[in-house]
Amino acid sequence: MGSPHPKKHELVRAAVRLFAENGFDGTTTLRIAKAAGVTEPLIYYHFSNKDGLFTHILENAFADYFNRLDNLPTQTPKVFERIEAIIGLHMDIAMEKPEETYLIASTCPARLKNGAHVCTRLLNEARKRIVRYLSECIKEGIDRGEFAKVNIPQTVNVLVVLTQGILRQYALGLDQRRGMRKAAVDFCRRSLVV
Amino acid sequence: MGSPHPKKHELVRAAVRLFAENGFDGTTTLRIAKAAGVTEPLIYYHFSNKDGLFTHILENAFADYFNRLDNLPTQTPKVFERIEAIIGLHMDIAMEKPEETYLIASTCPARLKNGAHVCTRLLNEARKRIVRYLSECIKEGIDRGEFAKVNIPQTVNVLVVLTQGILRQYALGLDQRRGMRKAAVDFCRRSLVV
Amino acid sequence: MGSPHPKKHELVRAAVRLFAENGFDGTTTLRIAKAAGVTEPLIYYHFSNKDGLFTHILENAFADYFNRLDNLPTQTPKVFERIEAIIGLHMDIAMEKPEETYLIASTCPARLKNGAHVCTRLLNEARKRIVRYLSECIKEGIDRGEFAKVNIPQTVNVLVVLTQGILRQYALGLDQRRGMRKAAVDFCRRSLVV
Amino acid sequence: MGSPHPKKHELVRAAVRLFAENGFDGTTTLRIAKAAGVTEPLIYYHFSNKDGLFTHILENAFADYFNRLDNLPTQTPKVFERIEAIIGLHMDIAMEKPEETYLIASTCPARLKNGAHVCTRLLNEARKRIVRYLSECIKEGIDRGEFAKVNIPQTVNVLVVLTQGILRQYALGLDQRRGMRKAAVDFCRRSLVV
DNA sequence: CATGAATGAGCGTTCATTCAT
DNA sequence: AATGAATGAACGCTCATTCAT
Repeated sequence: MGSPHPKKHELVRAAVRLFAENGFDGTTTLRIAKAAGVTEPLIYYHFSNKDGLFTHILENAFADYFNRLDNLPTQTPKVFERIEAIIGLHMDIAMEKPEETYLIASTCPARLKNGAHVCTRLLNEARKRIVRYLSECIKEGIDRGEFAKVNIPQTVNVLVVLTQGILRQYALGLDQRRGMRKAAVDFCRRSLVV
Repeated sequence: MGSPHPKKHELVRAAVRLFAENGFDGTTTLRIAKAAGVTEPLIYYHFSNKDGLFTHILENAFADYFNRLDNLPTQTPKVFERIEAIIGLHMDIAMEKPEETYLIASTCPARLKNGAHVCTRLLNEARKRIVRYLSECIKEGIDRGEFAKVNIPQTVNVLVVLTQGILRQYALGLDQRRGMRKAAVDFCRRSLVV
Repeated sequence: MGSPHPKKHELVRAAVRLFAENGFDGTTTLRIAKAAGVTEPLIYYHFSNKDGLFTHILENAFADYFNRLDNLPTQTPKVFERIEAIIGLHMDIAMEKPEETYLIASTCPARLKNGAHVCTRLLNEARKRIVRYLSECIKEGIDRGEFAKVNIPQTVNVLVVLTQGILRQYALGLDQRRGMRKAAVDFCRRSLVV
Repeated sequence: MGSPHPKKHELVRAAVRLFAENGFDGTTTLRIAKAAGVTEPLIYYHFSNKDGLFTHILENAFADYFNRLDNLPTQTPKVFERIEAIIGLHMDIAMEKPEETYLIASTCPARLKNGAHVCTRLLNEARKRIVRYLSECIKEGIDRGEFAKVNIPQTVNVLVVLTQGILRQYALGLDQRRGMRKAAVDFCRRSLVV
């Protein structure tokens, strides 16, 4: 029993790696095909075009991401555990799917001015879910007296920057990642928990 | 008396804008020339090639950045003021030179796997200076009893992520920036200051 | 009992229409297959290749044309009736098989420099038969004293141009066709009949 | 003193010949460039694209054609001389510019279903002028008592078919052209002049 | 009889770059 | 300082065709 479309799968694997390493415009369809051990036209047999292949990859990566975001805990003894969870989630993803994460971190920024682009659409969707989750967490933490009485939207904003910054840092491998999880969690705990 | 090379300046201005909007690979020399009101060969008269023009722009932008980083205060009544200063510096840059900042945020990530690239070199240099500055701040803050006794390198790491994340957020215009400065500063103060 | 090769027939029907509308080079095998509701390889099952399909269509169309040409009347009270007959034959064909006629009128001209091409071969064959028929008509018309004493080969030449020009005009739908038949017949009658 | 754009001119010359011989779709830009002794990109330097080159050629050819049509005599002792003139004009063009004429005869038919195409536009324009000229001729011929009392629009129609058929015949070199002029003129004279 | 998967060859087009002027 | 003309290399993509099933 093999995978149903072995060559298609090879194409996607090669494309993820090359797009991540060289960006969308910096990756040619010929290089993708060669790296996958197939010929160029096969890309167009399985996908509408180069953009279609890119979109396919991105949507697959985000589908998993969205799924995980939706399954974050909403009932925990301590509210801060949920903050820990969402920070940890981002680190997990960066370690489990380094290439997809790198791909998003490296190719999407250049597309954000194009509001209709997949990158923009998916990143906005992700941000919306993160903001919703964090807002509820912080509100509940304050209500319960577990968190300091901070300005909710602004603090959420800072946490989003931190969360996504960590993802980028991990993906781009910008520096030592050892202890990053604990450091981030501690930093936030000291800032939030009374 | 006007600028010495008016057309060269036009070229750089056009290139900054176009590189920022469409990325390096997404910007053609022809479009740059047209936007600058000159012809393509002039690019090669003033710069070695397309890469040289890009490098010129990046180095100019970073020269100013480095200069500001080097002039951050090292003596302040409260150490936390220095943390405020470096956070503020990044926001100031993003507002004063939005196109250069956007350019860096959007085109550099796709080049970071190439260790020899200007982007990589300059970003690493910037990070080194930020890390050095923050390390000394936090060390002094702890020594003076102003900051909690945190793990220095790890906390610096978190602060770098936060600082650069804010820069990106501002540049890419990802969301409302109102109150961001205060929110970030407050978040850090609560986490650091005892 | 239905047709023996229903899908083959569908292929031919689709090909006739598409070749007529878009020319040979402007029609892809994929579009033919899709229009016929089958897949591309079936074309190669039923025909040697794209050229073979085209040739098949052309030969079929011409077989009917040749047949009609061979059955033109050779004994009529008035010789001019035969001229009327051949003019009428061309108009009938253009109306009965508009797509085949259009196909020939639109795709063959671009192939006539290639003496070995089916188009050239079939068109030459048709012209030969028309010339033979008309030559005999005019000769007999003159002998009988029904026609003016015109130069036979040259007059035949003019009639061929007229006959085929009418076919083209009808097929390409270049203008109003109402009254064309009568006009052409009258024009010729006045010119030929004493 | 040479031509202002020698290589551009070579491109056009090569394109006229190749388009005429192989049709638009059957001619590749590479073959045009090679036949002109230049490289492919030069086509795109001088013209917008392959279509632009084709259009340029067609418009040039028709400009001359229109010019000649507009300069046909409108005052002649005998009206039939004007019929002779327009028949002769078409034969002259076919002999002076055989390649342009062949090009039009071979590539345009396949485009006539596309009402917006240059071919359609120019051919319709030409036909309009021919119809206008012939209509006036025949009307005047009848009024003067020089021509038989024929139905004007229908007779014009037949003459258009004949005129353009002759052009095609000449261009495509379909048969012996010797005596064609005299034959056509005689045929028409007998049919029209009382 | 019919298809899904795959390919070699080639196409129209663009790009960064050069060179004579 | 600046340009018009030109090119080598490559790119995204399509096409007719094949082959195992």
